[in-house]
Formats: sequence, structure tokens, C-alpha cells
Amino acid sequence: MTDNPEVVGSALDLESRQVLPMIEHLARLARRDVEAMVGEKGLRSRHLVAMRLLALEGPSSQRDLTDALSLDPSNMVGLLNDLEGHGLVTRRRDPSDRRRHIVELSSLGEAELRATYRDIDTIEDQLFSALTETDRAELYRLLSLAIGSGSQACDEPPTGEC
Amino acid sequence: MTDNPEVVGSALDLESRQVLPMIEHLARLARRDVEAMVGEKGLRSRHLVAMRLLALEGPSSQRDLTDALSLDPSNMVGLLNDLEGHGLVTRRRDPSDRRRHIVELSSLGEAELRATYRDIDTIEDQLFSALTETDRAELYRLLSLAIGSGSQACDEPPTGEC
DNA sequence: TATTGTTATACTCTATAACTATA
DNA sequence: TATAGTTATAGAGTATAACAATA
Repeated sequence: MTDNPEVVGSALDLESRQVLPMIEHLARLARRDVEAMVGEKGLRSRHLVAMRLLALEGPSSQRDLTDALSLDPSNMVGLLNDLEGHGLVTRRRDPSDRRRHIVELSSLGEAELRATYRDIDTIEDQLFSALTETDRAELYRLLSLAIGSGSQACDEPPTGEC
Repeated sequence: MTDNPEVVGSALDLESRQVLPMIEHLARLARRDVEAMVGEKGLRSRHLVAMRLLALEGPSSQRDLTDALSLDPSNMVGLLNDLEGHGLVTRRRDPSDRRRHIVELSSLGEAELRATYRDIDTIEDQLFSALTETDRAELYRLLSLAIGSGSQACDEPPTGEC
């Protein structure tokens, strides 16, 4: 723990077990693979994530979706336009609050999502080939845990309020 | 396991323990936090990843860096221009192969990297607050394992050769 | 001829601000 | 006044192609 920057020999304590750089790296690799594989259909990574959420949560408002995905509302518009244009989701007004749109996965969207999941499984098999089944289950658990708390409990990043 | 897309009740088997969507989600959250925190210095997530690699591997050619980070060579140029402009890395010709640039982290860059790591630690503490220390060590192990094999063993994504 | 680095370029992703319609 | 959704726009991320210098 020297604070002298001249000591170049201490490269190792520059490596402090951080996971964020690795997550960013994996995300870039994965996105490239996913879009190379399903890109022919005009679908991209973000579309799949949104459809996945709709499959899990059922019909939701755009506000719910943007909050859950931590996306900007204006991005969600174009994203859903794409999906709706392909007939993968439907949008309708909420009768009880006509400002809201209720977004729902269509049966075509569900079928498409299933097909895409098989593609993603293939990519994951390759990307995580060094991990055992137990490892992968554990990875799933850890990431679920992080997302479950990290993105919901504390929305505003650096306010210090959390 | 029905293959009838009409069966909407089977939402749960659409959720097949995939980690890629979560990794992408976490990456987006993390990048936003990181850039909100260190953005004032003009540094971005990619800069930190590159500096981190230089700290770990020592002086490297641009080709080495682009391969390790799975980035496009043309992106690396601008990235290193930024770092060099801030005095965080140095570039010099390799005497034994004058096509190559040898890139090296400067002592200023090392100091800056140390300071940034403390910021990133803070973000990770918050993002992974639901995980125990053991969990986080395990997460680090699993991601390292995936990157160690996934990105090096198989560079070309969908050739089927891997 | 192949490789390293570079420039130019275009397309995607993400964020901000201003607007509308509803509440 | 506040909220859900939309539009327009700009900045950052990423990929491709063409090029110069060197091997």
C-alpha cells in the first residue's frame, strides 16, 4: 500500500478484483455475437431484452419497461416501434389512464423469443465453455441477486443517498 | 415443453437461466455510473479498461491491445490518442519492427488508474451490495474463467469451427 | 504479399430537451 | 402542476473500407 506512483513493480495491487471491466468486456463480446446471429431478422440485443422482460412480467406500461431496464423513455419508443412493426408486441391505451400504453408480447413475439433463446443458448455455451454447469448456475444466481437489488433499490447513481 | 406458441401460460419456460441479458443490463448500469463519476476527467469506461490492461500486461503493441480487448484497431487509435493527450500513456516505435507502436502506461497514468479504481470500488460496492464478500469473490472467479477461455480460445464467433 | 497503424465514414446506442395529451 | 409518451437532436460506441509505412 505505497502511495508512491514511481513504484512500478506493484502492478498487482492495481488489479483489485474488480468485476466491472470484465462485465463490460463480456457484454461487448456477447452483443456482437448475438447481433451477428439474430441480426438477419432485424432484431438486436435490446429488442430481446425487452421481449424477455415482457415474457417474464406480462403486459406492462412503457414506463414500467423503461424503469425495469433502466433505459431512457425516448429510446423505448423506437424500440417498441420496431417490435410493433414486426408484429412482435402490441400497444394499446390503458382505459383507466389514457396516457399509458399497455405493451404486450404477441404470440408471434413469443414464438420468436423462443427461437432466439435457442440461439442465445448456443452463444452462451460457447462463451462460457470453461464453466461447469454448477458454475453457470452460480453465475446466474449472483447476477440475479445483483440486478434484483442494485437496479431497484437505488436508482440514482452518485447522490450518496443510498 | 409444448411447441404451441398459443400457450401463453408457459411464460416461465421462456426464462431459461440466461446470463447474457443480465450481463448486458449490468454493463449499461455500470458504464453510466462510471462515466458519471470519472467523466469530469475526460476519461471513459474504455479508457480505464485499456489502462487496466496495460497495468496488468506491461508495455504492449496496439495490436496486442486490440486483440486482448476484442476491439477494432481503428477504435484503438482514437482511444490511445486521448490517453496520450492526457499524458497517461506513451507511444514509441518498436525498433525491431518499426510498424509497431509500443504503448506504455506512464507514472501519471498509473496514479490516475489507482485513483479511478477507488471510484470503481465505490460503484461496485453499491451495485453488488446484495452480494457477500464470498459471493463477489466467486463472481470474480467465474467471470475471469469465462474471459480467459471465451475470448482467447475462440475469436471468430459463428463459424462453427470452435 | 501481409501486417501495423491510420483516416474517413456510417450506423447504432444512449441521453437531453422540448413538445402533446392526459391526469 | 405532474406524468406517459413522443419527437428531434447530438454525442459516444462500434464496424468497414481504403490507405501509408514497414516487413
